[in-house]
Amino acid sequence: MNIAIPLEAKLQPTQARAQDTYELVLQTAGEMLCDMGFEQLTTNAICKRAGLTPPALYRYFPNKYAILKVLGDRLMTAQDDVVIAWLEAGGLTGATFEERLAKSIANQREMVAIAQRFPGGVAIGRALRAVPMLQELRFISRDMIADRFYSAVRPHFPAIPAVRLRAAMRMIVELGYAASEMVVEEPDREADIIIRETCLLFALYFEQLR
Amino acid sequence: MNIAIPLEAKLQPTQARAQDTYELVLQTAGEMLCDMGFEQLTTNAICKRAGLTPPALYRYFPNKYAILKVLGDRLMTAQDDVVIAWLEAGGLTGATFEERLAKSIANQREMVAIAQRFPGGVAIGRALRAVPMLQELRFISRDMIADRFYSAVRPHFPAIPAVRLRAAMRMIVELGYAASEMVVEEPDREADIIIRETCLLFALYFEQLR
DNA sequence: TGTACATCAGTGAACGCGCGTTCACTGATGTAC
DNA sequence: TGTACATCAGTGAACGCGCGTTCACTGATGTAC
Repeated sequence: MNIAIPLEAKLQPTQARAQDTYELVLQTAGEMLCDMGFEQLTTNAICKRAGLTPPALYRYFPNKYAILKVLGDRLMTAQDDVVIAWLEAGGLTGATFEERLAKSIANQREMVAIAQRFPGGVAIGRALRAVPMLQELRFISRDMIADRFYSAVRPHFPAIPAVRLRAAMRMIVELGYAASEMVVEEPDREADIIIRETCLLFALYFEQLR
Repeated sequence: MNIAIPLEAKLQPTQARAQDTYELVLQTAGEMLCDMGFEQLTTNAICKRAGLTPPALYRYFPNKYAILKVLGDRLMTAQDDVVIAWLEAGGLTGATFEERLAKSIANQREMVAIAQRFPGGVAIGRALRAVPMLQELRFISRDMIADRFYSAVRPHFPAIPAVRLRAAMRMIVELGYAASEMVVEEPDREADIIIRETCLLFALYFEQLR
C-alpha cells in the first residue's frame, strides 16, 4: 500500500560543472543529515545551504528520496566492496579459531569505520531501515552479501541443508549490520567489547556448523 | 544538535468520553501507520480518519511524535513485560542445552507475535529506530532488559568481568530485537528458520560463557 | 582559429497545497446545595 | 431530587508558513564548418 515515489535521477550531469553541482547536493545533504534527521531534511533547505536554487537540484533529483537513495547506495556499496574483498581474501577461513575470530573482528571494525567516516552515515543508516523504498535497497544489498557468504561456506558445511544455510547466512549478515549500527549509534559505549563479543558470537556459531 | 520537540501529553483525559477520544487517536494512528510510513503520517490526516477536528487531538497530543511516543511505549512495554516474566520464570536456565534453546525459541516467537499483533507494529518499530527522540526510549527499554539479563546470568558466569558481561547482554538483547524485526519485516522468508538459528546462535554463546 | 549555433546548466521569482496550530465558541458532564 | 454553575470535551473555521515544484529566462559550454 506504499505510494510509489519516483527515485530515478532525472538527468545525469554531463559537463564538469554539472557534475560538481550533483556532488555538491549529495555532500550538502550528507552534512545536513548529521545535524537533523532525514525527516526534517527538505530540498529547499539543501539548496539554501549549498548556495543553489531549487531548479538546479530538481534538474538531477526529483525529490529528497532520490538523494537519500544515492547516498544509501554509496554507503552500502562502500561497505559491500570491503566485505566482498574480505570474503574473497578468505575472511571466513583460517587455521585456528583464534585466527578466524581475529579476521572477523577486523572486518567488523572496518564496517563501523566506514559508516563513521561517511558524512551523515548514521542518519543514512537509519533511513535505510525506516524508509520503505530504501529498505528494499538494503534488503537487496544484504541478500547479495548473504549469497556470497553462502557460496563461501557451502563447501565447508556439506551436511547442512541449503535452505537452512542460506537463511542462516542472511541472519548472520543482518545481525552483523545491526551490531555495527549499534556501535555507530552509541560509539562511546564499549564499542570494542561489543564488536569483539559480536564476532565471538558469530565465530562460535560457525564452529558449531562444522 | 537535535531540536527538542515536546512530547509530553498536554492533558490527561479525565472523563470517559475523553478517554475514548484519546484511544481513538492512538488506534487510528496505529492503523494509518500500517498503510503509510510514519513520515507521511500527519495530525490532520489522523483527525480526518478518526472523525475528529484538530483541536480535539491537540488537546491531548502536542504533535505526531507524542502519539508515536505513546504507541512506541505501549509496544515496548508489551514486549518488555513478556520478556521479564519469561526471565523470572527462569527463561535463561534449563537442565539441558536443548531445553534452554527451546525456551529461547518460544520467547523469540512471542516477541515476533506481539509486534505482528500490534496495529502498525512494523512502522512503530521502524520509528523507534529512526526518530532520534524515540530512539532514546528504545535504548532505555533495551538497557533495562539488558540489566535484567545481566542480573539473571551474573551468578552463573562468575569468571566473566562485569563490564564484559554487561556489554554482552546489551548486545544479545539488541540483536534479539534486530532478529525479531527482521522476521516481522519479511514474514514470508523462512521466519521459523531465522528464529531457530538466532536462538541457536545465542544459546551457543551462553554455552561458551560457562 | 574564429564564428555561429545548439545544447547544457543554473537563476529569479513565484505558485498552490497542505501541514501544524489556534481562536472563539457550543455542547456535555459533573457537582454543590 | 432538582437546579445552577463550573469545568471538561469537542467543533467550525481559519491562519501563516514553508514545502515541493515550475515557468520563463540568462549565462556557460561544446561543436560544426
